[in-house]
Amino acid sequence: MDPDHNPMNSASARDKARAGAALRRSILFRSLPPAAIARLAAGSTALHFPRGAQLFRCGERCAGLYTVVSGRVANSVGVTSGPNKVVDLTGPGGHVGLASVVLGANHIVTAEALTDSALLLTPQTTLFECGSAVAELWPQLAAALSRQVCALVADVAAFSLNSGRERVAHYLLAMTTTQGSRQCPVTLPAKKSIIASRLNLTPEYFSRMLHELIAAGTIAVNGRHITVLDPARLRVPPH
Amino acid sequence: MDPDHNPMNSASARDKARAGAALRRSILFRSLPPAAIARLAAGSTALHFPRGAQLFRCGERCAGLYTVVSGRVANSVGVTSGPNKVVDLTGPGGHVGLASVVLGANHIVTAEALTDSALLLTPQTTLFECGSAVAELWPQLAAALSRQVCALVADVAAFSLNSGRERVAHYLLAMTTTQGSRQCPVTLPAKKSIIASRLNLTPEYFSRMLHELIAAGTIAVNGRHITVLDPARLRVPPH
DNA sequence: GGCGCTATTTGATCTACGTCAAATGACGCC
DNA sequence: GGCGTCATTTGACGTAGATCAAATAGCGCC
Repeated sequence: MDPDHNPMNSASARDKARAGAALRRSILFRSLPPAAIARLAAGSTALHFPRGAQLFRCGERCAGLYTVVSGRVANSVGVTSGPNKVVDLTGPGGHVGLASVVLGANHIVTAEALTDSALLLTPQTTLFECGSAVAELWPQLAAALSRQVCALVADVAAFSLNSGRERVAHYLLAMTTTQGSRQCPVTLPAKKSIIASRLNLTPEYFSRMLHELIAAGTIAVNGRHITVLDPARLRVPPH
Repeated sequence: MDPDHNPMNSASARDKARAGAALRRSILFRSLPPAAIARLAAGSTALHFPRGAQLFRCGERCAGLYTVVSGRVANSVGVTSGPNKVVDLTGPGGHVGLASVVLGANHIVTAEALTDSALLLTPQTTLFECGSAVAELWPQLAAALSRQVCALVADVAAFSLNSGRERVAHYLLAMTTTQGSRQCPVTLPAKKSIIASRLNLTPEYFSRMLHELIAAGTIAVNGRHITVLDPARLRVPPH
């Protein structure tokens, strides 16, 4: 498989070092001691998925925890093939399949690479062994899951309490505060139809809301790049 | 405070025993060793809330983890006082505020007792100390949070993918499999307007859906008691 | 630069569900 | 047993957002 047959050959050692570096940059593991990272890296395998490939499908056995090294992954629910309703978008440093690994249960969402993506797959056994050895790991897992619960509750709240226009406005506002500095254009993390699904809107209606905001002079849109001209106006209800 | 001033008086010892028994019946702690339960019980305080009282409000500091001993608690999001959008209903053995204690963050929902309720409050420090001492605790916390994530994802999926009628049907179906044996009437865990909110419907529309199912001969309703006459028909789409 | 593909937009129309208002029923309390 | 309060139902009507269909715009590729 590897041209160099030495088990401690430089290529695989380099791979593990790379894996460790990626894990050290991930949300879940960044605060762990180096020894724990090395142990996780040793048990993980690097994977690459081309754009459009599915990491796994809803109902399948969970192979482990995925850490996004580069690229972008969409988690969606609903019927087979092609993102149906996008629940979550994960970028570099994020994780996919956490709840399923912890429970050792089958996947509850389908994950698809939106762009060519490099990932690390850490099997449950590696994760759990590391959890027994390193006191900090389980609290980190619990914290990450808690954040996910908060995010989902916020989503449910938004879907039931806010109008489509409000959800779009809030999403853009959240993007300007996370991504990039003030007044420079932010970039949507995926094509508009994916964002629309994430916000529980049809592409058509999302487009209309965007153009309504453009007409009001609140934002400017150039393809996937959006400039927020008047953050204050985004915060208030329709009118 | 207590008529008997002996610190190891029988009344408080009895209280702690009662607390331990309640914790042993809870989802989160039932599999823990007795010593861990005793330690948690020792650090917990029993609380009683009358019907309608709020345990806490969205945004407030998190006092700890609540375990429902008896009664029923609704978690809701949205504006102040009076359940706005009910996210979750918790009964005996369930827990409230888990994600917030784990993160040490403010509450993201408002919790209200729907009936007179007995609860145990376990402060974060007690929980974390027990977590350091008992290896099984953190995995249990993570598992409970993972289940919550799964439930919320299922909710989001239902809200975006299913019609109101389907959500009602699915809810009734889920109740018959959890609660009680086949063909005997199941009881709604709260008044209909609360269930409606839980399902993202107005009370009016929920009522209409119920009566549509009655008209189709699929269910029979007597106040809060519902008999599923034809489970097969509940599973299929409107027609 | 033209071609074929997919993404986005625009317009017209439809409908599931919400809103408002009033009637009815259920239940505890004097 | 009557009465006040609150929960549920019923009816009439309004609308946010979906759907369908067709036009347009990007964009990679030969």
